[in-house]
Amino acid sequence: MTISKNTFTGEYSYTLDAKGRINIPSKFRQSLSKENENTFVTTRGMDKCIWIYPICVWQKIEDELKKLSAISAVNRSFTRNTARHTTITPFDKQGRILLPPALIKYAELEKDSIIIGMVNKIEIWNPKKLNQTDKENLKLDPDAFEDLAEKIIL
Amino acid sequence: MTISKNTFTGEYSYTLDAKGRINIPSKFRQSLSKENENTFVTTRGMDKCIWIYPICVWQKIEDELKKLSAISAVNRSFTRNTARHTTITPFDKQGRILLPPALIKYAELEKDSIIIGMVNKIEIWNPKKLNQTDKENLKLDPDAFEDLAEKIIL
DNA sequence: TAGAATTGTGGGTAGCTGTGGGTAATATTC
DNA sequence: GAATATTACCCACAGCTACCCACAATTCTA
Repeated sequence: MTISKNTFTGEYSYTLDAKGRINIPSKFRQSLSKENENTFVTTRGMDKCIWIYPICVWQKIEDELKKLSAISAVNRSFTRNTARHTTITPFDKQGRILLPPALIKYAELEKDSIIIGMVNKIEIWNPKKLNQTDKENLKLDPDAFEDLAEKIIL
Repeated sequence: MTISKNTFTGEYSYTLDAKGRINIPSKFRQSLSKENENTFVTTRGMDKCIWIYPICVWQKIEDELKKLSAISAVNRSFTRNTARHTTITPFDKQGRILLPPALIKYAELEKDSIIIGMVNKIEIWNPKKLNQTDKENLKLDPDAFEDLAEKIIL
């Protein structure tokens, strides 16, 4: 068994600089497989955060989107809102990616940011928004969590 | 018959050093199967302690998490809460792993620590917290223990 | 029982990582 | 086409981490 590539875990505190650049934790960069050529895909998260995918993972998602029938208005809306905010972003020699201003605005990022490994993707948060979301999530159905926990955690 | 791999039992007293490193008992390391590549996974315990898994155990959890669609808010929240406290940590030539500061803080670890083999995982405790938890657990429902007795024969 | 090997603990250091800033090339505006 | 803004790329550097070595204590072995 080799440790799986393109898989991210852990929580890190990083700073978004004046130019809109943010460092991707070295561990995450090392986890990237070579085929990704030092490049990530940034897009809107479904929560108030930015989602970052390795390109090869993103490509699979694109394939799924292609399969959705365009007859359904829901599908069209979902595809549009997913695709329109997506940008391909290589990282520089220091390991930073440049975040598009629209995404920074959407996630309301300020200087101090939290980066979370979400297994197949990475999230970037404003710590205040993350806190807020954590609290709101307490209201989600506890039974659903129980079911998941029983299925997944050993 | 040899005792099964990736199985841990016993209680040990070890020291967490100034750099946040702690030794994993040699017996536990020897019990690790080769596929784990000298690597453990650290995460938050459900009690005030740190849980350590062989990486192959975590990989099963990881695979399950990868199957969850991020369209569901419950799935997102569950994945986040599972992944954010989890770090993959190989051990050095001396057999020590580096504990993430956030976990040390969570478990309130100080210099002297207790390491407990919990069959499929390892726990690291601050001895004071362990004592406290032991006492609290005396109050647990005796009927629940009776139920357990029906499932597991000692 | 003496020697050898292993184990747990501490510490030093080279190289890497995260952060800020500069500059030249490119694009945009008037 | 000149002036200005934007972008891509480069360098600097402090702080940290991964890796190495040292050594005492313990366990193993012949």
